[in-house]
Amino acid sequence: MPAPLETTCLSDLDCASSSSDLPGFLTDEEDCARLPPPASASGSPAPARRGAPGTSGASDVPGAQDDEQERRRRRGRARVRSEALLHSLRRSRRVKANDRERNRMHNLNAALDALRSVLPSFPDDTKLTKIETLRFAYNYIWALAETLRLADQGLPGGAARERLLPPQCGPCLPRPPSPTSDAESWGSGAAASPCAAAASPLSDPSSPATSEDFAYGPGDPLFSFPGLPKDLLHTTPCFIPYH
DNA sequence: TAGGCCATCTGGTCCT
DNA sequence: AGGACCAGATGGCCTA
Repeated sequence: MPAPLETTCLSDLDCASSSSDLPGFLTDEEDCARLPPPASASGSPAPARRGAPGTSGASDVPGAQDDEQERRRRRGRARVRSEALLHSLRRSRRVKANDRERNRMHNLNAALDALRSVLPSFPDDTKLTKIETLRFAYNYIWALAETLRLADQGLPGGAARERLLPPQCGPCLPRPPSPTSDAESWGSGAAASPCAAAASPLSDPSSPATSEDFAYGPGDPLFSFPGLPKDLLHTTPCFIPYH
C-alpha cells in the first residue's frame, strides 16, 4: 500500500529526496509485517532495517501454511515496492517538469523585460504589466510603422493625418489592426467606431476616461512615443485600445 | 477587504 | 519516451 508515501510526500522536495534513496526502499508497512511488536513505543528505526529480504526466520518454521503465508507476504512486499517505485518515478518526472516549466516562464519573463526595456520608459518608472507590455508594444510598433509609411509618402504630419482620418472620426487615427480575431480582448467590441472611446476624454478633460475606454489618455507618459509626429500623438487615444 | 497581478504547480496535449 | 507548450488552480503580495 503506497499510503505512507502519499501522506508523507507533501512537497516536491520531500518526494524528490525520498526518491533518491529508493534502492534501499522499505516501507513502514514492511517493517511492521516483518518485525515483532516493539518492546517499547520509542523503538529506534535502525533495528527495523536489519536483515536482508528472504533471511527472515520464517523459513525454519515447518509447514505448508507458513510457506503460503510467507509467499503472500513476499508478493505483498513486491507490490508495495513496485507501486512505490512507480510513484516516485512519477514524482521525480513531475519535479523535473516543474523545474523546466519554471525555467520556461523565467525565460518568458526575461523576454518580456527585454521588450519593456526597448519601449518608451516612464518618468515614474512604472513597470508595465505583462498584458500592458504586449499591448503597448503592439501599438508602438504600429505607430512606428505608420510613421515610416508617412515618411515614405513624404507627407507632412497634418496632411498625412488628413489622409488617415476616417470621415466619421474627429481627432482620431484608425485603430491598429487586431493581431487576432479576438476583438473582445483588444477592446474593439465596444467601439465599432474607433473614436467612440476617445471622444469623451478629448473633449472633456475633467472627465477622465475609465479603463474601459482606454488605458492611457493625453498627458499620460504612454503618449510619448519617440519619433512620432507631434500632431499624431494627440490622436493616440484611438489606437491604445484596452480591454 | 476585494480585485489585480504574479509565480508556481499540475495534468493534458502535441511534437520530436 | 521525454520535452515543450498550454491552461486551470492556488496562494501570496500589493493597492485602492
